[in-house]
Amino acid sequence: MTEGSVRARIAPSPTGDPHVGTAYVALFNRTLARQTGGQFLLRIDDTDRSRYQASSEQKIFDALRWLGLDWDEGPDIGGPCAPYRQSERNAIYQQKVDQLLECGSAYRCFCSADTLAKAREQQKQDKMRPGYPGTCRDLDRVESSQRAAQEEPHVIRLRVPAEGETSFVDQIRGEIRVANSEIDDQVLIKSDGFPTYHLANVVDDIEFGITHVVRAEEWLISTPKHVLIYQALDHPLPRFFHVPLLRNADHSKISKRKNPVSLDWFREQGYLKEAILNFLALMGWSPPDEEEVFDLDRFQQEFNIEKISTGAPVFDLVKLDWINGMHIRRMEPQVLLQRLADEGFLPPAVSREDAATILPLVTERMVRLAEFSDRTDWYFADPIAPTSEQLIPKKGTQETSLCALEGASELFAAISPFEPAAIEAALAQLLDQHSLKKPQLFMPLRWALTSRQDSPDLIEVIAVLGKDRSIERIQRALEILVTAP
RNA sequence: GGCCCCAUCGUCUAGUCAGGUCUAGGACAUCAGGUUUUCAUCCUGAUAACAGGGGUUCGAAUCCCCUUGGGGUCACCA
Repeated sequence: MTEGSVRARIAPSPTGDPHVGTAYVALFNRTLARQTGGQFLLRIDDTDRSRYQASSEQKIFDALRWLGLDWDEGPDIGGPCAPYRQSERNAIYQQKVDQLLECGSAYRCFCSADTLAKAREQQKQDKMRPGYPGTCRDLDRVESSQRAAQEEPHVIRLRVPAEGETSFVDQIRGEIRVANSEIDDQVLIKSDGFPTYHLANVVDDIEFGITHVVRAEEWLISTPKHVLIYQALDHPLPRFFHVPLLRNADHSKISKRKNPVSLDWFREQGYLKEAILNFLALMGWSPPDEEEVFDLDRFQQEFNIEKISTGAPVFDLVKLDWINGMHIRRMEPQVLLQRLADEGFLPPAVSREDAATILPLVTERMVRLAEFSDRTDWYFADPIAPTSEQLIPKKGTQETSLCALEGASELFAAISPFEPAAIEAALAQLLDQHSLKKPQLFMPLRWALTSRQDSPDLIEVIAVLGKDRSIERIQRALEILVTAP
Protein backbone atom coordinates (compact mmCIF):
# COMPACT_ATOMS: atom_id res chain seq x y z
CA MET A 1 0.00 0.00 0.00
CA THR A 2 2.78 2.37 0.84
CA GLU A 3 5.50 0.76 -1.22
CA GLY A 4 7.84 2.96 -3.17
CA SER A 5 9.31 6.21 -2.15
CA VAL A 6 6.88 8.47 -0.36
CA ARG A 7 6.83 12.22 -0.69
CA ALA A 8 4.73 13.65 2.09
CA ARG A 9 4.24 17.15 3.43
CA ILE A 10 2.66 19.34 5.98
CA ALA A 11 1.31 22.74 5.14
CA PRO A 12 0.84 24.82 8.26
CA SER A 13 -0.58 28.30 8.14
CA PRO A 14 1.42 31.05 9.80
CA THR A 15 -1.53 32.42 11.70
CA GLY A 16 -0.46 32.03 15.30
CA ASP A 17 1.43 29.86 17.71
CA PRO A 18 2.71 26.51 16.49
CA HIS A 19 -0.15 24.10 17.04
CA VAL A 20 0.01 20.67 18.59
CA GLY A 21 -2.12 19.40 15.72
CA THR A 22 0.59 20.44 13.30
CA ALA A 23 3.09 18.33 15.21
CA TYR A 24 0.64 15.45 15.31
CA VAL A 25 0.18 15.40 11.56
CA ALA A 26 3.85 16.16 10.94
CA LEU A 27 4.83 13.14 13.01
CA PHE A 28 2.82 10.80 10.82
CA ASN A 29 3.89 12.41 7.56
CA ARG A 30 7.54 12.49 8.42
CA THR A 31 7.58 8.97 9.77
CA LEU A 32 5.82 7.63 6.71
CA ALA A 33 8.32 9.36 4.43
CA ARG A 34 11.31 8.19 6.45
CA GLN A 35 10.08 4.62 6.49
CA THR A 36 10.26 4.46 2.73
CA GLY A 37 13.39 6.49 2.23
CA GLY A 38 11.26 9.25 0.81
CA GLN A 39 11.03 12.94 1.59
CA PHE A 40 9.11 15.00 4.06
CA LEU A 41 8.42 18.56 2.96
CA LEU A 42 7.32 21.66 4.76
CA ARG A 43 5.20 24.12 2.85
CA ILE A 44 3.97 27.37 4.28
CA ASP A 45 0.34 27.94 3.54
CA ASP A 46 0.17 31.71 3.73
CA THR A 47 -2.53 32.46 1.21
CA ASP A 48 -4.77 34.06 3.79
CA ARG A 49 -3.28 37.50 4.00
CA SER A 50 -5.77 38.71 6.57
CA ARG A 51 -4.81 36.17 9.18
CA TYR A 52 -1.12 36.17 8.36
CA GLN A 53 1.29 36.73 11.24
CA ALA A 54 4.86 37.42 10.32
CA SER A 55 6.34 35.96 13.49
CA SER A 56 4.40 32.75 13.20
CA GLU A 57 6.42 31.13 10.46
CA GLN A 58 9.68 31.15 12.39
CA LYS A 59 7.91 29.90 15.48
CA ILE A 60 6.56 26.95 13.53
CA PHE A 61 10.04 26.14 12.21
CA ASP A 62 11.52 26.35 15.68
CA ALA A 63 8.87 24.25 17.33
CA LEU A 64 9.01 21.46 14.78
CA ARG A 65 12.80 21.41 14.80
CA TRP A 66 12.77 21.37 18.55
CA LEU A 67 10.59 18.27 18.41
CA GLY A 68 13.01 16.71 16.00
CA LEU A 69 10.50 16.76 13.16
CA ASP A 70 12.86 18.25 10.62
CA TRP A 71 12.10 18.37 6.93
CA ASP A 72 13.97 17.62 3.72
CA GLU A 73 12.63 20.50 1.71
CA GLY A 74 11.10 23.74 2.90
CA PRO A 75 11.06 27.52 2.69
CA ASP A 76 14.09 27.94 4.90
CA ILE A 77 16.28 25.24 3.37
CA GLY A 78 15.05 25.28 -0.19
CA GLY A 79 14.78 22.25 -2.42
CA PRO A 80 14.14 21.23 -6.01
CA CYS A 81 10.56 22.50 -6.00
CA ALA A 82 11.20 25.93 -4.48
CA PRO A 83 9.65 28.22 -3.54
CA TYR A 84 7.89 26.46 -0.66
CA ARG A 85 5.90 29.45 0.47
CA GLN A 86 2.54 29.65 -1.28
CA SER A 87 2.51 33.42 -1.35
CA GLU A 88 5.55 33.18 -3.62
CA ARG A 89 3.94 30.77 -6.03
CA ASN A 90 1.20 32.95 -7.42
CA ALA A 91 2.36 32.75 -10.99
CA ILE A 92 2.00 28.99 -10.92
CA TYR A 93 -1.54 29.11 -9.57
CA GLN A 94 -2.42 31.73 -12.12
CA GLN A 95 -1.12 29.53 -14.90
CA LYS A 96 -3.04 26.52 -13.65
CA VAL A 97 -6.24 28.44 -13.19
CA ASP A 98 -5.94 29.80 -16.72
CA GLN A 99 -5.75 26.24 -17.84
CA LEU A 100 -8.92 25.45 -15.91
CA LEU A 101 -10.66 28.53 -17.29
CA GLU A 102 -9.64 27.49 -20.75
CA CYS A 103 -11.09 24.01 -20.54
CA GLY A 104 -14.21 25.23 -18.80
CA SER A 105 -13.54 23.56 -15.46
CA ALA A 106 -13.51 26.97 -13.84
CA TYR A 107 -15.26 30.27 -14.41
CA ARG A 108 -15.12 33.84 -13.24
CA CYS A 109 -17.67 34.98 -10.71
CA PHE A 110 -18.41 38.68 -10.27
CA CYS A 111 -20.80 38.36 -7.35
CA SER A 112 -19.76 40.36 -4.34
CA ALA A 113 -19.09 38.64 -1.04
CA ASP A 114 -21.84 40.74 0.43
CA THR A 115 -24.44 39.64 -2.11
CA LEU A 116 -23.52 36.04 -1.56
CA ALA A 117 -23.71 36.34 2.20
CA LYS A 118 -27.23 37.70 1.87
CA ALA A 119 -28.16 34.94 -0.51
CA ARG A 120 -26.88 32.37 1.97
CA GLU A 121 -28.96 33.87 4.71
CA GLN A 122 -32.04 33.71 2.54
CA GLN A 123 -31.31 30.10 1.68
CA LYS A 124 -31.04 29.25 5.33
CA GLN A 125 -34.34 30.93 6.03
CA ASP A 126 -35.92 28.95 3.25
CA LYS A 127 -34.35 25.82 4.71
CA MET A 128 -32.38 25.35 1.54
CA ARG A 129 -28.84 24.09 1.47
CA PRO A 130 -26.68 27.20 1.64
CA GLY A 131 -24.43 27.45 -1.36
CA TYR A 132 -23.42 29.42 -4.37
CA PRO A 133 -26.55 30.19 -6.39
CA GLY A 134 -24.73 29.75 -9.69
CA THR A 135 -25.33 33.30 -10.86
CA CYS A 136 -22.15 33.58 -12.94
CA ARG A 137 -21.83 29.93 -13.81
CA ASP A 138 -23.09 30.33 -17.32
CA LEU A 139 -21.86 33.80 -18.03
CA ASP A 140 -20.81 34.35 -21.62
CA ARG A 141 -17.09 33.71 -21.90
CA VAL A 142 -16.37 36.70 -24.02
CA GLU A 143 -18.26 38.98 -21.68
CA SER A 144 -16.53 37.40 -18.72
CA SER A 145 -13.11 38.03 -20.24
CA GLN A 146 -13.99 41.61 -21.04
CA ARG A 147 -15.19 42.36 -17.53
CA ALA A 148 -12.03 40.80 -16.14
CA ALA A 149 -9.93 42.84 -18.55
CA GLN A 150 -11.63 45.98 -17.26
CA GLU A 151 -10.48 44.92 -13.81
CA GLU A 152 -13.90 44.30 -12.43
CA PRO A 153 -13.40 42.52 -9.11
CA HIS A 154 -14.08 38.82 -9.30
CA VAL A 155 -13.18 35.40 -8.03
CA ILE A 156 -12.64 32.22 -9.96
CA ARG A 157 -14.76 29.23 -9.15
CA LEU A 158 -14.57 25.54 -9.82
CA ARG A 159 -17.35 24.29 -12.08
CA VAL A 160 -18.65 21.27 -10.23
CA PRO A 161 -20.74 18.92 -12.36
CA ALA A 162 -24.42 19.21 -11.50
CA GLU A 163 -24.98 15.47 -11.80
CA GLY A 164 -23.22 12.37 -10.63
CA GLU A 165 -20.98 11.83 -7.70
CA THR A 166 -17.33 12.12 -6.80
CA SER A 167 -15.51 9.45 -4.91
CA PHE A 168 -12.08 8.57 -3.65
CA VAL A 169 -10.51 6.05 -1.37
CA ASP A 170 -9.31 7.14 2.00
CA GLN A 171 -6.65 4.67 3.09
CA ILE A 172 -7.85 4.74 6.66
CA ARG A 173 -11.60 4.90 6.17
CA GLY A 174 -12.28 3.28 2.84
CA GLU A 175 -14.26 4.67 -0.06
CA ILE A 176 -15.93 8.03 0.36
CA ARG A 177 -18.67 9.02 -2.09
CA VAL A 178 -20.36 12.37 -2.27
CA ALA A 179 -23.08 13.51 -4.65
CA ASN A 180 -21.87 16.37 -6.84
CA SER A 181 -25.06 18.23 -6.04
CA GLU A 182 -23.69 18.49 -2.50
CA ILE A 183 -20.47 20.10 -3.62
CA ASP A 184 -20.39 23.86 -3.95
CA ASP A 185 -18.66 25.72 -6.76
CA GLN A 186 -15.60 26.32 -4.69
CA VAL A 187 -13.67 29.56 -4.99
CA LEU A 188 -10.25 28.83 -6.45
CA ILE A 189 -8.83 32.33 -6.69
CA LYS A 190 -9.95 35.03 -4.30
CA SER A 191 -10.62 38.58 -5.37
CA ASP A 192 -7.26 39.60 -3.91
CA GLY A 193 -5.66 37.33 -6.48
CA PHE A 194 -4.48 34.76 -3.99
CA PRO A 195 -5.56 31.15 -4.34
CA THR A 196 -7.70 29.41 -1.75
CA TYR A 197 -6.37 26.44 0.13
CA HIS A 198 -8.19 24.09 -2.17
CA LEU A 199 -6.51 25.23 -5.36
CA ALA A 200 -3.07 25.93 -3.92
CA ASN A 201 -2.98 22.65 -2.08
CA VAL A 202 -3.77 20.58 -5.14
CA VAL A 203 -1.51 22.51 -7.48
CA ASP A 204 1.38 22.35 -5.06
CA ASP A 205 0.90 18.71 -4.23
CA ILE A 206 1.08 17.99 -7.93
CA GLU A 207 4.09 20.26 -8.46
CA PHE A 208 5.89 18.82 -5.47
CA GLY A 209 5.21 15.25 -6.46
CA ILE A 210 3.35 14.50 -3.26
CA THR A 211 2.36 10.84 -3.23
CA HIS A 212 0.68 10.62 0.17
CA VAL A 213 -1.58 13.27 1.62
CA VAL A 214 -1.82 12.74 5.37
CA ARG A 215 -3.91 15.41 7.00
CA ALA A 216 -6.57 15.98 9.63
CA GLU A 217 -10.05 14.59 9.31
CA GLU A 218 -11.56 18.06 9.00
CA TRP A 219 -10.41 17.94 5.37
CA LEU A 220 -12.24 14.76 4.56
CA ILE A 221 -15.39 16.43 3.34
CA SER A 222 -13.56 18.87 1.10
CA THR A 223 -11.48 16.16 -0.52
CA PRO A 224 -14.05 15.56 -3.28
CA LYS A 225 -13.45 19.16 -4.37
CA HIS A 226 -9.78 18.41 -4.54
CA VAL A 227 -10.44 15.25 -6.49
CA LEU A 228 -12.38 17.32 -9.01
CA ILE A 229 -9.46 19.71 -9.32
CA TYR A 230 -7.02 16.84 -9.83
CA GLN A 231 -9.30 15.50 -12.54
CA ALA A 232 -9.62 18.89 -14.21
CA LEU A 233 -5.85 19.20 -14.17
CA ASP A 234 -5.67 15.67 -15.55
CA HIS A 235 -3.45 14.38 -12.81
CA PRO A 236 -3.70 11.10 -10.86
CA LEU A 237 -4.74 11.24 -7.23
CA PRO A 238 -2.29 10.87 -4.37
CA ARG A 239 -3.18 8.47 -1.58
CA PHE A 240 -5.29 10.14 1.05
CA PHE A 241 -5.10 9.44 4.77
CA HIS A 242 -7.37 11.43 7.00
CA VAL A 243 -6.22 11.05 10.56
CA PRO A 244 -8.62 11.67 13.41
CA LEU A 245 -8.89 15.09 14.94
CA LEU A 246 -7.51 15.61 18.43
CA ARG A 247 -10.37 16.35 20.83
CA ASN A 248 -11.16 18.32 23.93
CA ALA A 249 -12.54 16.45 26.93
CA ASP A 250 -16.06 17.19 25.63
CA HIS A 251 -15.08 15.57 22.33
CA SER A 252 -15.21 18.74 20.32
CA LYS A 253 -12.33 19.58 18.00
CA ILE A 254 -9.29 20.56 20.07
CA SER A 255 -9.22 24.27 20.77
CA LYS A 256 -7.15 26.67 22.76
CA ARG A 257 -10.10 27.64 24.90
CA LYS A 258 -10.33 24.13 26.29
CA ASN A 259 -6.80 22.82 25.98
CA PRO A 260 -3.23 23.96 25.80
CA VAL A 261 -2.47 23.67 22.08
CA SER A 262 0.63 25.74 21.61
CA LEU A 263 3.80 23.72 21.27
CA ASP A 264 5.58 26.59 22.96
CA TRP A 265 3.46 26.03 26.03
CA PHE A 266 4.47 22.40 26.29
CA ARG A 267 8.07 23.38 26.00
CA GLU A 268 7.76 26.03 28.67
CA GLN A 269 6.14 23.54 31.01
CA GLY A 270 9.07 21.24 30.68
CA TYR A 271 7.57 18.50 28.61
CA LEU A 272 10.23 16.53 26.82
CA LYS A 273 10.07 16.44 23.06
CA GLU A 274 10.37 12.65 23.34
CA ALA A 275 7.31 12.53 25.57
CA ILE A 276 5.24 14.80 23.36
CA LEU A 277 6.00 12.73 20.30
CA ASN A 278 5.38 9.51 22.22
CA PHE A 279 2.06 10.80 23.48
CA LEU A 280 0.98 12.07 20.08
CA ALA A 281 1.91 8.74 18.52
CA LEU A 282 -0.40 7.02 20.98
CA MET A 283 -3.30 9.16 19.81
CA GLY A 284 -4.74 6.86 17.21
CA TRP A 285 -1.97 4.34 17.01
CA SER A 286 -0.86 1.62 19.36
CA PRO A 287 2.39 -0.34 19.42
CA PRO A 288 2.18 -4.04 18.56
CA ASP A 289 4.00 -5.13 21.71
CA GLU A 290 2.03 -3.01 24.18
CA GLU A 291 5.16 -1.20 25.31
CA GLU A 292 3.81 2.32 25.37
CA VAL A 293 6.95 4.22 26.19
CA PHE A 294 9.16 4.53 23.15
CA ASP A 295 11.29 6.89 21.10
CA LEU A 296 11.07 8.17 17.54
CA ASP A 297 13.36 5.45 16.19
CA ARG A 298 11.26 2.65 17.48
CA PHE A 299 8.11 4.42 16.36
CA GLN A 300 9.54 4.57 12.88
CA GLN A 301 10.22 0.84 12.95
CA GLU A 302 6.77 -0.12 14.17
CA PHE A 303 4.44 2.51 12.77
CA ASN A 304 1.93 1.51 10.17
CA ILE A 305 -0.17 4.39 8.99
CA GLU A 306 -2.98 2.17 7.86
CA LYS A 307 -3.42 0.99 11.43
CA ILE A 308 -4.36 4.43 12.65
CA SER A 309 -7.69 4.17 14.37
CA THR A 310 -10.76 5.99 13.16
CA GLY A 311 -12.07 7.10 16.52
CA ALA A 312 -11.40 10.61 17.73
CA PRO A 313 -8.92 10.67 20.62
CA VAL A 314 -9.38 12.93 23.61
CA PHE A 315 -6.23 14.87 24.28
CA ASP A 316 -5.72 14.05 27.95
CA LEU A 317 -2.68 15.59 29.59
CA VAL A 318 -2.80 13.14 32.49
CA LYS A 319 -1.23 10.45 30.40
CA LEU A 320 1.26 12.88 28.91
CA ASP A 321 2.43 13.60 32.44
CA TRP A 322 3.03 9.94 33.05
CA ILE A 323 4.88 9.51 29.78
CA ASN A 324 6.98 12.57 30.52
CA GLY A 325 7.96 11.18 33.90
CA MET A 326 8.89 7.87 32.32
CA HIS A 327 11.13 9.54 29.77
CA ILE A 328 12.76 11.66 32.46
CA ARG A 329 13.54 8.58 34.52
CA ARG A 330 14.86 6.62 31.58
CA MET A 331 17.22 9.35 30.46
CA GLU A 332 20.93 9.16 31.20
CA PRO A 333 21.72 11.59 34.05
CA GLN A 334 24.16 13.65 31.97
CA VAL A 335 21.68 13.84 29.14
CA LEU A 336 18.93 14.96 31.47
CA LEU A 337 21.19 17.56 33.01
CA GLN A 338 22.13 18.90 29.61
CA ARG A 339 18.49 19.02 28.66
CA LEU A 340 17.62 20.95 31.78
CA ALA A 341 20.30 23.45 30.89
CA ASP A 342 19.34 23.66 27.21
CA GLU A 343 15.72 24.22 28.00
CA GLY A 344 16.46 26.91 30.53
CA PHE A 345 15.27 25.12 33.62
CA LEU A 346 18.46 25.53 35.61
CA PRO A 347 18.34 28.61 37.82
CA PRO A 348 20.80 31.15 36.38
CA ALA A 349 23.24 31.26 39.29
CA VAL A 350 23.50 27.51 39.59
CA SER A 351 26.72 25.77 38.62
CA ARG A 352 26.68 22.67 36.49
CA GLU A 353 28.39 20.77 39.31
CA ASP A 354 25.76 21.69 41.86
CA ALA A 355 22.99 20.81 39.47
CA ALA A 356 24.61 17.46 38.76
CA THR A 357 24.81 16.77 42.48
CA ILE A 358 21.21 17.50 43.23
CA LEU A 359 19.55 16.17 40.09
CA PRO A 360 19.62 12.46 41.02
CA LEU A 361 17.69 13.23 44.20
CA VAL A 362 14.72 14.64 42.35
CA THR A 363 14.72 12.74 39.07
CA GLU A 364 12.14 10.18 40.09
CA ARG A 365 9.92 12.87 41.55
CA MET A 366 9.78 15.17 38.53
CA VAL A 367 6.87 15.05 36.17
CA ARG A 368 7.89 18.10 34.18
CA LEU A 369 11.27 19.78 33.87
CA ALA A 370 9.87 23.06 35.16
CA GLU A 371 9.53 21.48 38.59
CA PHE A 372 13.26 21.23 38.99
CA SER A 373 13.80 24.63 40.49
CA ASP A 374 10.93 24.35 42.94
CA ARG A 375 11.97 20.92 44.11
CA THR A 376 15.60 21.88 44.63
CA ASP A 377 15.50 25.49 45.79
CA TRP A 378 16.29 24.42 49.36
CA TYR A 379 19.64 23.23 48.13
CA PHE A 380 20.68 26.36 46.29
CA ALA A 381 19.66 28.85 48.98
CA ASP A 382 18.28 28.87 52.48
CA PRO A 383 14.54 28.40 52.18
CA ILE A 384 11.98 30.39 54.11
CA ALA A 385 12.06 29.10 57.67
CA PRO A 386 9.51 26.47 58.66
CA THR A 387 6.90 27.24 61.32
CA SER A 388 6.76 25.52 64.68
CA GLU A 389 3.60 23.71 63.55
CA GLN A 390 5.47 22.30 60.60
CA LEU A 391 8.33 21.22 62.82
CA ILE A 392 6.01 19.18 65.05
CA PRO A 393 4.67 16.14 63.17
CA LYS A 394 1.22 14.74 63.78
CA LYS A 395 2.66 11.83 65.68
CA GLY A 396 5.00 13.99 67.72
CA THR A 397 5.13 16.79 70.28
CA GLN A 398 7.28 19.82 70.89
CA GLU A 399 9.34 17.58 73.19
CA THR A 400 10.05 14.95 70.59
CA SER A 401 10.92 17.49 67.94
CA LEU A 402 13.29 19.35 70.26
CA CYS A 403 14.87 16.10 71.23
CA ALA A 404 15.25 15.01 67.61
CA LEU A 405 16.74 18.26 66.39
CA GLU A 406 19.06 18.78 69.34
CA GLY A 407 20.27 15.22 69.12
CA ALA A 408 20.83 15.45 65.39
CA SER A 409 22.71 18.68 65.72
CA GLU A 410 25.04 17.21 68.32
CA LEU A 411 25.68 13.94 66.57
CA PHE A 412 26.20 15.55 63.18
CA ALA A 413 28.83 17.84 64.63
CA ALA A 414 30.84 14.81 65.60
CA ILE A 415 30.69 13.08 62.22
CA SER A 416 33.82 13.14 60.10
CA PRO A 417 33.93 12.54 57.23
CA PHE A 418 30.30 13.61 56.76
CA GLU A 419 29.07 10.73 54.65
CA PRO A 420 25.74 8.94 54.13
CA ALA A 421 26.67 5.79 56.05
CA ALA A 422 27.77 7.78 59.07
CA ILE A 423 24.68 9.99 58.90
CA GLU A 424 22.46 6.99 58.72
CA ALA A 425 24.20 5.47 61.73
CA ALA A 426 23.76 8.68 63.67
CA LEU A 427 20.06 8.79 62.92
CA ALA A 428 19.67 5.17 63.94
CA GLN A 429 21.44 5.93 67.18
CA LEU A 430 19.07 8.84 67.86
CA LEU A 431 16.04 6.71 67.23
CA ASP A 432 17.35 4.14 69.63
CA GLN A 433 18.63 6.41 72.41
CA HIS A 434 15.55 8.57 72.68
CA SER A 435 12.97 5.93 71.76
CA LEU A 436 11.74 8.14 68.96
CA LYS A 437 9.42 6.90 66.29
CA LYS A 438 10.79 7.42 62.80
CA PRO A 439 8.38 10.19 61.82
CA GLN A 440 9.17 11.97 65.07
CA LEU A 441 12.77 12.24 63.98
CA PHE A 442 12.57 12.44 60.24
CA MET A 443 9.77 14.92 59.75
CA PRO A 444 11.16 17.70 61.96
CA LEU A 445 14.51 17.23 60.29
CA ARG A 446 12.93 17.29 56.85
CA TRP A 447 11.16 20.55 57.59
CA ALA A 448 14.21 22.03 59.25
CA LEU A 449 16.44 21.23 56.30
CA THR A 450 14.18 21.74 53.30
CA SER A 451 11.14 23.63 54.55
CA ARG A 452 8.87 21.23 52.79
CA GLN A 453 6.68 18.26 53.45
CA ASP A 454 7.91 16.22 50.53
CA SER A 455 11.61 16.05 49.93
CA PRO A 456 14.07 13.56 48.57
CA ASP A 457 15.46 10.87 50.84
CA LEU A 458 16.54 12.58 54.08
CA ILE A 459 19.96 11.01 54.36
CA GLU A 460 20.77 12.12 50.86
CA VAL A 461 19.48 15.59 51.66
CA ILE A 462 21.71 15.83 54.70
CA ALA A 463 24.73 14.52 52.87
CA VAL A 464 24.27 16.87 49.98
CA LEU A 465 23.79 19.91 52.23
CA GLY A 466 26.93 19.06 54.16
CA LYS A 467 27.64 19.28 57.82
CA ASP A 468 27.70 23.03 58.32
CA ARG A 469 24.58 23.92 56.40
CA SER A 470 22.67 21.04 57.96
CA ILE A 471 23.58 22.05 61.47
CA GLU A 472 22.87 25.70 60.73
CA ARG A 473 19.37 24.94 59.55
CA ILE A 474 18.73 22.62 62.45
CA GLN A 475 19.80 25.39 64.83
CA ARG A 476 17.50 27.80 63.09
CA ALA A 477 14.63 25.36 63.49
CA LEU A 478 15.45 24.86 67.15
CA GLU A 479 15.16 28.58 67.78
CA ILE A 480 11.76 28.57 66.19
CA LEU A 481 10.65 25.63 68.27
CA VAL A 482 11.96 27.05 71.54
CA THR A 483 10.21 30.35 71.05
CA ALA A 484 6.99 28.65 70.07
CA PRO A 485 4.04 29.20 72.42
C1' G B 1 -30.87 21.37 9.17
C1' G B 2 -28.22 18.79 4.54
C1' C B 3 -24.01 15.94 3.63
C1' C B 4 -19.78 13.14 5.41
C1' C B 5 -17.14 10.51 9.29
C1' C B 6 -17.15 7.85 13.82
C1' A B 7 -18.95 4.51 18.11
C1' U B 8 -14.88 -1.31 23.16
C1' C B 9 -13.44 0.41 30.57
C1' G B 10 -13.52 7.73 33.05
C1' U B 11 -9.18 8.40 29.20
C1' C B 12 -5.67 6.20 25.22
C1' U B 13 -6.38 1.64 22.96
C1' A B 14 -5.88 -4.27 21.40
C1' G B 15 -9.38 -7.34 19.21
C1' U B 16 -13.25 -5.72 13.85
C1' C B 17 -10.82 -6.15 7.40
C1' A B 18 -10.01 -12.84 6.97
C1' G B 19 -17.01 -14.35 12.82
C1' G B 20 -15.41 -19.25 17.24
C1' U B 21 -9.08 -19.38 20.84
C1' C B 22 -12.92 -12.82 24.09
C1' U B 23 -15.99 -15.61 30.99
C1' A B 24 -13.03 -8.78 25.87
C1' G B 25 -6.33 -7.87 26.71
C1' G B 26 -2.88 -3.74 27.90
C1' A B 27 -1.75 1.36 29.53
C1' C B 28 -3.08 5.99 32.20
C1' A B 29 -6.22 7.55 36.04
C1' U B 30 -8.87 5.87 40.49
C1' C B 31 -9.18 2.68 44.84
C1' A B 32 -6.89 -1.06 48.22
C1' G B 33 -2.45 -3.32 49.83
C1' G B 34 3.17 -3.98 49.95
C1' U B 35 8.16 -1.51 50.18
C1' U B 36 9.22 3.08 53.01
C1' U B 37 11.57 8.63 56.97
C1' U B 38 7.78 12.32 53.62
C1' C B 39 6.73 12.69 48.54
C1' A B 40 7.82 9.93 44.52
C1' U B 41 9.62 5.51 42.32
C1' C B 42 8.84 0.33 42.35
C1' C B 43 5.66 -4.25 43.21
C1' U B 44 0.71 -6.74 43.94
C1' G B 45 -4.43 -6.61 43.52
C1' A B 46 -9.33 -4.43 42.59
C1' U B 47 -13.18 -1.45 40.26
C1' A B 48 -14.34 -0.49 35.18
C1' A B 49 -16.35 -1.23 28.42
C1' C B 50 -18.32 -4.19 23.33
C1' A B 51 -24.39 2.57 22.84
C1' G B 52 -29.52 0.25 21.85
C1' G B 53 -32.57 -2.79 18.72
C1' G B 54 -33.22 -5.95 14.79
C1' G B 55 -31.23 -9.39 11.40
C1' U B 56 -27.40 -13.17 8.94
C1' U B 57 -25.08 -17.52 11.25
C1' C B 58 -24.44 -23.59 14.69
C1' G B 59 -21.82 -19.23 16.66
C1' A B 60 -21.16 -11.81 16.34
C1' A B 61 -17.37 -6.97 19.93
C1' U B 62 -16.37 -8.66 14.93
C1' C B 63 -20.86 -8.96 8.93
C1' C B 64 -25.77 -6.20 7.37
C1' C B 65 -29.87 -2.75 8.57
C1' C B 66 -32.27 0.75 11.72
C1' U B 67 -32.17 3.89 15.95
C1' U B 68 -29.42 6.74 19.29
C1' G B 69 -25.20 9.41 20.42
C1' G B 70 -20.76 12.16 19.18
C1' G B 71 -17.88 14.82 15.71
C1' G B 72 -16.68 17.29 11.21
C1' U B 73 -18.27 20.35 7.30
C1' C B 74 -21.43 23.50 4.68
C1' A B 75 -16.44 31.04 3.82
C1' C B 76 -13.33 35.19 -1.30
C1' C B 77 -10.14 30.59 6.72
C1' A B 78 -7.01 27.06 6.53
